[in-house]
Amino acid sequence: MGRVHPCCSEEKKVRKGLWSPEEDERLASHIARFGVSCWSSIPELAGLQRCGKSCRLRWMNYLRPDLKRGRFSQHEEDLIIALHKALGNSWSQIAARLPGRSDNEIKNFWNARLRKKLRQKEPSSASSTAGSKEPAAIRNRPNSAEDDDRTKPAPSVFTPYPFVPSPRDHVAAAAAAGASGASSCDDSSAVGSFVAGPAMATCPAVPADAAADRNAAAADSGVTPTPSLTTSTSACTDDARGSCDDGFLRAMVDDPSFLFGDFYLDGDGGHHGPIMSFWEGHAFS
DNA sequence: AAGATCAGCAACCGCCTGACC
DNA sequence: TGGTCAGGCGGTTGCTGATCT
Repeated sequence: MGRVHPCCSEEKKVRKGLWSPEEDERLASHIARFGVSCWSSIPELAGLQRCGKSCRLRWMNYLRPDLKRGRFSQHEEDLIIALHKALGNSWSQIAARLPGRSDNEIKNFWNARLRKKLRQKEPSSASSTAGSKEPAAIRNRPNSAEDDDRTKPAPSVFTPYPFVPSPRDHVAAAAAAGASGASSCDDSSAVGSFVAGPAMATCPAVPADAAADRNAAAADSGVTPTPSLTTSTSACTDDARGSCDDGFLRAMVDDPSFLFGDFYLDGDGGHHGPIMSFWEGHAFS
């Protein structure tokens, strides 16, 4: 309890605070070349004066090549609200269902914007002027996501990020499906193997055109292309996007067991793609 | 122009869990 | 079977830049 990690102890001189570009470069190139086998050994191997936890955090939240960064789209925002309603503060589980977003990013987004937003929508304050009560500092902000999310398209570059269940997801999924899943060892290796691509084998179905884009992008970066799976259990079309999302989100919130499955936003930052459970994904791989 | 305020974000901290011995 | 270790997670803090007064 509260044990200090050996790698973070005072005895070893470890740097703290913001990462320098050089440190980023060292870490990224090391992981690109060797992957991740053991975080605690990475600082030494990469020539960094950081603790393993810090390296992991930096990689997961910032350096990972599949992070899309940039503003959250309206659909992502809706999804986060729905998922939070169903899952609570399980940021990692929410992040697992939002490709290209880290749990930290989602957590920050929630704490900074959505919680406030939802509070404003509550009956007491919803009485009319929640918006007008907002400080001018917020109202006038030109880059207010409130405006941008609806007008700006989400980042067009989107590298596929397969849903790699966390150990806790495995437990939950196994409990729900009565199946034996991959061990947690697979998870740790998945982080490192992401660069090389094998984890893609568990990637669920994606729309054919999106898959083609992703594969092209993957080919550019030398990553093994995602297997093209076109099976879809969603009847959603671009035309029916709005109503489809409504029903989709409602179903998701109404039926928490639904969340043991998986779903994706497509690469255009738009609507969700097909739904396919992690286990189905395994069946296809 | 300068200080105050605020939002966004990166990173740290403490704790929990599973694997290993 | 219990202890130790490492990975992972959620909560929180502190810094930075933008905006307002």
